[in-house]
Amino acid sequence: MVDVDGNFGEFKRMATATIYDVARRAGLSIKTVSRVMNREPSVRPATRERVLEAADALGYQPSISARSLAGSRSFIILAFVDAALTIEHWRGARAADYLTRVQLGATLECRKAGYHFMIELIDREPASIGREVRNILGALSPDGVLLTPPSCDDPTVLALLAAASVPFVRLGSEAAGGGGLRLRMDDRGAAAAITEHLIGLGHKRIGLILGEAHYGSTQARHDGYRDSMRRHGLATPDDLVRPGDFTFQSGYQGAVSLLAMNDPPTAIFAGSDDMALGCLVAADEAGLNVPSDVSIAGFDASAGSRFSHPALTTVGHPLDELSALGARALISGEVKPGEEREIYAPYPFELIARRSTGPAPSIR
Amino acid sequence: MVDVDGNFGEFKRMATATIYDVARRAGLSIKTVSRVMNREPSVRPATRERVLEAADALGYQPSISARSLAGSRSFIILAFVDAALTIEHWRGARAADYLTRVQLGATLECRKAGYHFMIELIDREPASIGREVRNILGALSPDGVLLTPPSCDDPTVLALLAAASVPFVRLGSEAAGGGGLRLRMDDRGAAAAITEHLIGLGHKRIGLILGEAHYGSTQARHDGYRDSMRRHGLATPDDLVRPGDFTFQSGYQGAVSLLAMNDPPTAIFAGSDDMALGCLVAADEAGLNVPSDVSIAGFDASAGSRFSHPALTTVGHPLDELSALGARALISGEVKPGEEREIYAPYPFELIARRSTGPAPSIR
DNA sequence: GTGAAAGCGCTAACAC
DNA sequence: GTGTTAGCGCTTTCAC
Repeated sequence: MVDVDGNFGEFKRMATATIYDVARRAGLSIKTVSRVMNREPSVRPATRERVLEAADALGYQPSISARSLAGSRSFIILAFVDAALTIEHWRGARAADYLTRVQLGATLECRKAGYHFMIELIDREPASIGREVRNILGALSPDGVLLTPPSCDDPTVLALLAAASVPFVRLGSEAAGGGGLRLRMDDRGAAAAITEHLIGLGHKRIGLILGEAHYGSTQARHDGYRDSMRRHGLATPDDLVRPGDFTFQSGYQGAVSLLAMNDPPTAIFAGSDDMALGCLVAADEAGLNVPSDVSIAGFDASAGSRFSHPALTTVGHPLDELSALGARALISGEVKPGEEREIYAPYPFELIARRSTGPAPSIR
Repeated sequence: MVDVDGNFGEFKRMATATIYDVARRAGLSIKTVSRVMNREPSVRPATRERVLEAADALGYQPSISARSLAGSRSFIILAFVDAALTIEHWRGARAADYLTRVQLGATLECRKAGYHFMIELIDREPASIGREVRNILGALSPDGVLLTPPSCDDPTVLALLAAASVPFVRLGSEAAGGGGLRLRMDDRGAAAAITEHLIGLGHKRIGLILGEAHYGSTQARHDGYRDSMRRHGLATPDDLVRPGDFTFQSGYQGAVSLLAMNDPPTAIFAGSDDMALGCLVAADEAGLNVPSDVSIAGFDASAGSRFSHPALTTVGHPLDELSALGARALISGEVKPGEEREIYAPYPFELIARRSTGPAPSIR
């Protein structure tokens, strides 16, 4: 099917073609070949054609190592993610959604541009994080780094990246200062919109289950919830707000404790769809019907939210788009290393009202 | 917190230390430093100590590009995954589990050994797959490649890998021939065990929902199901076996069609937990109780299977362990490039009986 | 046990 | 518009 010399058995290493092979075959210098491969303008069309032909015939592909060593680009974009958090999420697939979507957006964008995307786990310990980041940067010399919470706000990481002159994008960071391009959605506004939706349905006691405390978005969603409640003169006593960590289990536990109250809320807003899915199960176990007894709303518009029973009211989080945007910015060189100014890129959000929310029981 | 020269503003590129810097500081030649970094034996302990000290003081990390260019190792392990399939799975997170677990095992193993793991998407088209694989190999020159279905059985991919002399591991391949190290679980035996479990509960009409046809494991699980049914003299008419693709949706559809039969099965064995989750919803919508009206069993022991309602009877798939094993074999050099012989590594499986399966209705 | 020199495949700076 | 030369930071080969 494909012409590869060497059948198994008498095995021979197929030497990969180098820039010299292409130059020889085209009857040109290696510099010209280099120019063509890098799409530099000053090459006559006919010459370019000859080079392309030779390269194609030889199946030539510039070596990333050589380019990276000689030049300024490595064609590698990295994502720094928290090791413990990521391993935990990967193990319990329920909350793996976040990184998966980051990976989706960045991988496709890199692939389009001939770049390669790679995930690097880094420990949270202040003692080791510096050495780790330095090692990774030294070993891979990436052209750009995508940072996710909580690493996106780690001063050591930010300082090392700046010192190494590596451009970076901070996904979901709420903390100004520290440089880089900050990309995030309007979590506060979106949370307010969800709360508003519930209030519009007649709910007055609305419970909130928070996400992982390390994420800036958790605070922002909390703020959005309070904004909206206050606007309508509704109370937000502390026992209506429960801790969580974005996982199904934490959502389940939060809902169990909320529904066990003497005066339980008639609606629960969970800071992630995974947690909302946990709420659904807790409500079911408590013998409560969703939405006639209690309304449940999530956050993220994850794939699972469409298939739950009932389908979840939620708000879309364009994480893959943000990630793609970030990768593109890194590749295009639009994010300057050591850039001082912060670019805040809000993104429109979309409220998706589905079956899991309905009129408050009292006015039914 | 960390000493990085250059505050923002008057920005200065922090030059990364090279092997020369270390050699100079230690008062030795670069060759000696190289020997220490590569753990070569012939270095006096005292000398080794001096090098290590200097390297540490300078925060020195050998450049992967330079090592890869000069030597024979690149410290990079790649996974080739089908582009269309992966993008689809990443989009609809319900079936993203497979790659996530491969990533978990391989990433951790590579990290331990100072290697880097990277996912490369490749198209399934015969026309482009050759060029793509060749380009990736030429650009990255990985030390080893992990292959997942369906790429693990693509003759073009296998031939190119062999020709380029890159060692590879085939995850979940049922097809002998083609070289490399083949790693998979005993899908056939596991499927037979699940079927056996259902038969033991008194079920006689047992429906099967198949996985993605491109996966060798799908055929193997189908075989295991038939093995067990035949052994007990039970019929397996074609309409008891429905197509699927590992996703929640396809499981839902399969169950809907199965339960709508004139003589519906009293138990359904789904080829993946995600599909079994879909079956649960379909049963619920049909007004059927699980397990008293119909039993549902899955496959994979995914994280979600523990939290469903009721919890799923399933069989564990040590995908992350297989992936880790594969990565380790690649790193250690235990998998020789161009190796002719196949190593078949079965793995013990574990049947996890939970609440979603129970006695057949007739004998209750 | 240690070191000097060559060269991996490419880009950068500067010719022409 | 195109070619020449000198490295990039390492490993390799071969001396010592």
